[in-house]
Amino acid sequence: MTESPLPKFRRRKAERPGEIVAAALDVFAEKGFAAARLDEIARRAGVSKGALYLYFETKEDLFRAVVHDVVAPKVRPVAEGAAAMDAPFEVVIRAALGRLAGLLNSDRRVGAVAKVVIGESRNFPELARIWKENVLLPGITTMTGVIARGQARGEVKPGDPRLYAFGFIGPVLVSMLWRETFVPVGAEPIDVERLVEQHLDAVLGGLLT
Amino acid sequence: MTESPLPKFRRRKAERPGEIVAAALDVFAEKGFAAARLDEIARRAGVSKGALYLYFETKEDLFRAVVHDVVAPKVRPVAEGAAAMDAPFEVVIRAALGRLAGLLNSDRRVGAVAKVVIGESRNFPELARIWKENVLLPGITTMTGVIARGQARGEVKPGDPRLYAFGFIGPVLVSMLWRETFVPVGAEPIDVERLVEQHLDAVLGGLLT
DNA sequence: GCGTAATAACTGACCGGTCGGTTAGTTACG
DNA sequence: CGTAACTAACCGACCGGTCAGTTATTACGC
Repeated sequence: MTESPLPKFRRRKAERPGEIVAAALDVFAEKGFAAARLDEIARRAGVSKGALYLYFETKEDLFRAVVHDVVAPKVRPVAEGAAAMDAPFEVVIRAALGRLAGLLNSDRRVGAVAKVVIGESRNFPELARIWKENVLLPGITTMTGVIARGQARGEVKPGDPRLYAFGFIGPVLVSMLWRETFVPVGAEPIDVERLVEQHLDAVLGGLLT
Repeated sequence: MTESPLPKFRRRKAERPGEIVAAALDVFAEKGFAAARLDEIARRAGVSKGALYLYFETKEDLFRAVVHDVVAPKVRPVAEGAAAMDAPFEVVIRAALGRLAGLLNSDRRVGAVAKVVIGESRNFPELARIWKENVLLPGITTMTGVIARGQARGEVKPGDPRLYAFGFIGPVLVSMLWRETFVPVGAEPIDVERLVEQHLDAVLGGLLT
């Protein structure tokens, strides 16, 4: 017999954090925060539970890394891309909501983690804070700016831009919550693309000057 | 010494279930489903944990009673009241959304339990089923009927009434989630009444024929 | 090159505390 | 008294976090 060529583990300091964060995103999206098991995250990342604590202080710290390193980089470009467009308001807002719907369709884990934040923020306020700072405020601020710019150009009726922003994105978010929460127990699915189109036709018909 | 005149407990078979359900609503609204402790529900209801199991089979069974006996009776009249109105569509929809906003403002536990359902449905699908059947389907069905009636009367543009329903209630629900989730960690509050007014002005301006 | 000592990445068993649900026994009350 | 409402102690399973020990890898002496 030659020596056993099968090491029990490898030392891969550089790759571990990314792999752990990726596994954590999957498990948090599937189970929520409290119900996510660190043993399972470790198993999926191919390490032992103890190794998690070499790279992250606590479970909340790991969640912060998930939002900061993976979720936020997916969401931010949606709003920023719209803000950077130099086009009539109607074109910009249609692009923005279309991209948002596309993102929520292409990676269901984003919506799933949003659900987690909503559902567990009372027991873990830190989750709400993390989400607010990394995802929500950048998105809302940019969106509000786009609407205000439309008003300054005389394209959009007067009114609180922030409330208009809720009017635009509310139905999209609710349709995502519907899909994640009630479709699995038999509710009729919603066609988000059509919802966005019909909603914008309705709102813009009344909102544009 | 005479005999101790202070009984350790009273036998109150008729009142117990209602008191337990009321306590359970409070605790579920505060902590969520998984994190709600049966000991605490029992304590607030003035009984021992064992007594809970004289009236309810499991924790999920208790949650079902909360939704069926307390939450649904608060929500159903909102939609049904609107459906029963014989008035122009604009009046009916304004009344419906106004009452919904009023309900969510007057008893925050309703919104809090909705959050619980959203956040924990993946781990406890039964919660979603209970909410869907007791709250959601009655509400959506009635709402869709109101919109379809408006279309039949020629007051509302053509289009899928169900998608319009999401367009109407989406912003209200999102503002409730915002209040429950992010205002406690420092986000700017929203004036729901104004949101409803401004949103309806915008949508109806484009939606009415 | 080649053994070997030093280092740190990593493992896995373990602990204290928690909680849904059970049940043996106690008490109110007709 | 009889009985059923009620209590309180209990159980088994679970899990975040810890840490003593193991092993891959590197540094170094020769």
